[in-house]
This record gives sequence, C-alpha cells and structure tokens, in this order.
Amino acid sequence: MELKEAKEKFISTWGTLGSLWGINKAMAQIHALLFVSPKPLSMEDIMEELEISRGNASMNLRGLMDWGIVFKVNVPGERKEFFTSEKDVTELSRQIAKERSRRELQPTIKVLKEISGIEDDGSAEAKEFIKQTKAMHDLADTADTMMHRLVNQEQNWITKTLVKLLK
Amino acid sequence: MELKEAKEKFISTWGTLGSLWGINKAMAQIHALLFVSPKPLSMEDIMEELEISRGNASMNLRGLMDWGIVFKVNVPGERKEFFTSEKDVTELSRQIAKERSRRELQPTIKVLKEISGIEDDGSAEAKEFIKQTKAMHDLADTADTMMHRLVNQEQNWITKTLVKLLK
DNA sequence: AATAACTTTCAATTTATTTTGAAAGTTTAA
DNA sequence: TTAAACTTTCAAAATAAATTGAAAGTTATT
Repeated sequence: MELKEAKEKFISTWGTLGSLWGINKAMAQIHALLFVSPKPLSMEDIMEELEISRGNASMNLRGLMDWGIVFKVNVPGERKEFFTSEKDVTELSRQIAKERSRRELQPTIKVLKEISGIEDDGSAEAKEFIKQTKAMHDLADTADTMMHRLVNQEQNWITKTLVKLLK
Repeated sequence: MELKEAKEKFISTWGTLGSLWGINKAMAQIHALLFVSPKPLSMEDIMEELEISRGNASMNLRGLMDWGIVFKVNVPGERKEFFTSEKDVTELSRQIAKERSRRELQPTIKVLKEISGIEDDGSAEAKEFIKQTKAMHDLADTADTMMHRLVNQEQNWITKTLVKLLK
C-alpha cells in the first residue's frame, strides 16, 4: 500500500466512524484530511480532495471549529483562509470529551435528576422508576466527573496513574 | 411532575440520546421502557406504549438482544414472549463498552495499524501521515485496553481505584 | 393434522439528514 | 469606491435511514 491509498482509507474509515463521536461523514472526513496534512489547506483544497461542494465544506468547517478541533490560520501573502486541525491526540480527546459532556451528558444528567425526584406513591411502578433513574443518574454523574478530570489540569497525573494501573 | 409524565420524559430523552451509543430512536426507547418497567413486557405492550408497529418492535427488540442488554423471559402460563432489560447499570455499561469495542474500536485499530505501516518515502506528506496515524493508533489502543479492563473481571478493583482517585 | 396464536421478514412508504449551488454577504486591493 | 476574491447562507434536491403493514414463517394447542 502506498500513501495515496492509505490516505483514502484513513479518510473513509474516519468518515464512517464519525458516528462514534456524533458528527456526520463530511465533517469527519474534513477532520481526517486536515489531521494528516503537513500544512494548512484552503477550502478549495478540501473541496477538491473530498469532492464536496463549497457550501458543504463551509458549513462543516464551521462545525469543526465549534467543536474546537479545527482552526483558521493566516498564511502570509494569501488572500483566502486556510485551515488546520488539532494535531495532538491527547488534546483532541480532551476537547471532544469536553464538548460531549457539555452537549450530551450534562443535559441528560439534568433530566435524570429531575425525573428521579418524583414522589413515591408506593406503587411498584413508581418504586422501580425511581430506583432505576437514580442509578442511571449516579452513573452519568460519575462518567461526567471522570471526563472533567481528563479535561482539566489533572490530565497528567490521572493519565499516568491509569497507565500504571492498566499496563 | 408525576410518574406518567416523568416516564414519558425519560423515554423521549433516552430516545434522542440513543445516538450517544449508536442506536436508533425506537431501539433506545424500547430499552428505556423496559429499563424502568418492574415486570417483563410483551411485544404487544411495547407497541402500544410507544405507538410503534409490530415490525418495528420486532426488529428493534432483536437489535437490543444482539447488544446483549435485553432478554426474552418465559412467563409461565403465557403463550407469547416477554422481554426484560439488563437492570444493573454497571453491567449495562460493561456490555455496551464490550460491544462498542468489538463493533467500532477494534476494526478501526486494525485499519490504523495497517495504514500507519506504509513505507516512509521521505516526503513531508508521508512523514506526517505516519506520525499522525501512529499516534491515533496508540490512542485507540489505550482506549481499547481500558474498556477491556472494565469489561472483564477487574471491574471491581478498577472501579474502586478510580472512585478513590476521582472523588 | 389442522388451526389458532404469535413472530419475523421485507418491499413500499414515510421521515430525517445531508448535500448542493447559486444568491447574498463580506473583505481586501487597487 | 469599485470590483474582484472569497465566504456564508439557505431553499431545493438528493440521499440515507427508519417505519409500516401485510404476507410468510413458526410454534403450540386441540
């Protein structure tokens, strides 16, 4: 296998895998392309390489910037904008963990807290509902705490600790 | 808020959240319903409560059984099949982690290993590609190892250790 | 062995998501 | 200030995914 083929494989694998962290195909592919590109790319470059429309490229680049994993860079002497991605996988995971917590986990925790607080009328239905939604709330809360530790400064010690424990 | 309202809220929240672990709305809603139900439900019950068709119920129940988080139970004296879900959130997370590793992480790791092994022709393109895909491979591998520890027997000590570290 | 009770399958339909492309908007350079 | 270079927006079109419902399949009962 040579570079071109490997690159295509990476981009398409990443594309279909986008669902793993809740983004669409084009978005994941743009990210993949930038992730392995040694220098920033213009929108033109991206459109061409991935064979997607201008509108598609524009919207998904914006989406990636909202996730905080793709950035605009200014290339001196160039009129148009260039884009590059977060290159450090540790920082990338942190950013994704942070965003998923904010977008998905935290709203869910809020709902779970609210609904598990209904009054127990003594019925089997209510008892089971309260018990199960409370258990789910605790789980989500623990998961969120773990994610936050990863996201914040403690990254170093926790990673090291985990690696020690797990290796 | 009373039980009925809370239950509806739980089911719909879980439904829209299904994407978090890669399943569709109906599937997540069936799971939610069974998760808070004190006793097993028939396909009829599920169809009625969620207002979905027989075919939909049938296919998604099968999907949930493939995930290993919903089971058929035999209710004595009843002709039809009844269903129940994994009730323990710890076991539920384990099962989901196990399946996601098998379905998504492992195939990805395989591709990453393969493509990061291309020959370095000395170009900046190739150098960056190899460096970045290798970093991604290492990350995915560490994540997979962590998931496996969770899935297997070590569950207890690692959970306890984490809780101690994180609380 | 026939029938009733129940479940699965799958082509057709509906619904949801993604993509396009061209008009509108913005920025830079002359 | 004008015009060219470039980017964003968004309604319409294309594509993909989920859902239905009825026929086919299966299993249990008499």
